[in-house]
Amino acid sequence: MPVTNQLVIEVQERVRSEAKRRGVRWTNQRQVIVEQFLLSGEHLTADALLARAREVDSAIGAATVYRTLNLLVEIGVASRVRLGGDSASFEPILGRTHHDHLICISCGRVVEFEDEAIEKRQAAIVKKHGFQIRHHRLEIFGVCPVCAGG
Amino acid sequence: MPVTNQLVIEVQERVRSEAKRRGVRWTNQRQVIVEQFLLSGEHLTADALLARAREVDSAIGAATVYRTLNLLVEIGVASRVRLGGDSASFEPILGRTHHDHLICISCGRVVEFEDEAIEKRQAAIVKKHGFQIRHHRLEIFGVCPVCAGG
DNA sequence: TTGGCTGCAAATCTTTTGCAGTTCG
DNA sequence: CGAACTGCAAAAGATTTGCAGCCAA
Repeated sequence: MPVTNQLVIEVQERVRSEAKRRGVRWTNQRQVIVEQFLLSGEHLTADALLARAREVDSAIGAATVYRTLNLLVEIGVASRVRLGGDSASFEPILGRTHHDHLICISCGRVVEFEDEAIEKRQAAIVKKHGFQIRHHRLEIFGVCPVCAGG
Repeated sequence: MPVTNQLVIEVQERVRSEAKRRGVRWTNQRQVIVEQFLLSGEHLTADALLARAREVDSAIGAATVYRTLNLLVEIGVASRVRLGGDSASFEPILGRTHHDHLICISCGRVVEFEDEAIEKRQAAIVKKHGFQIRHHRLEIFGVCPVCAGG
């Protein structure tokens, strides 16, 4: 699922204007971090993002990455997901539709999938309980064909 | 959803025999922790379980609770769930059918639900990708009627 | 007896925060 | 200029681990 430059630029723009609207400053570090985050196009941990960002600007600190990620989540451009391990992963919400995760408990490989039927059932359940849905997280754990295959 | 003593005893027995099979010792601390865990019948954090266990035996240490919970998860009698915050929650898998969670992001209330249709779709998706499913976790976040209601 | 447990405290690990200096607007 | 940001290091919080003594089998 390659991310086009066009899309990245678009989202960058959106983040930037939203930041301005909130009186949040646009620093060079944030530029680098957001850019690397969007370009990755995949779910990645704060630590992995820090590594990527440091390839561009080696002085960037971990705290700044965390602060920026939290900002992105708040703005609604990133989402935090739990993919098993101890640390959270983040992923860009570009123009992509919502998707869930299928995780191999042996090798850690993550397959993304979408399912309209599940989304619909969820909506129905939430309605039944009178909730207003915000977001959800579906993670299926199992063994992938490679790890299982004899 | 009250938990009957009968059920607790049954599960205790199962845990105990499984422990024996694995050459795992059955100590008094484990007895207390497992008992309190099963009696709670609800999802609770390691910390909450520690508190409960200490009401029975005030000398029990946090590490023992963690070690026991991990053991229970391994044996397949408990499952670890993420209900938002920083810490994991655990819940007993008794004779109960699998269920998922609907979580209020305002007050933290957790509603459990089951949905046959979702389970079926999941099975289909997993099969399509050639995975062998082990378990899954579906958490829906939203605002409950009480918090939303004017 | 003896290897697996236990509690404690120290160690890890991820994420947040305080602070003094820096920089965007 | 001044408030918001940054990196660093320390703090915080959850969970794990090392160790010396303890105890179930």
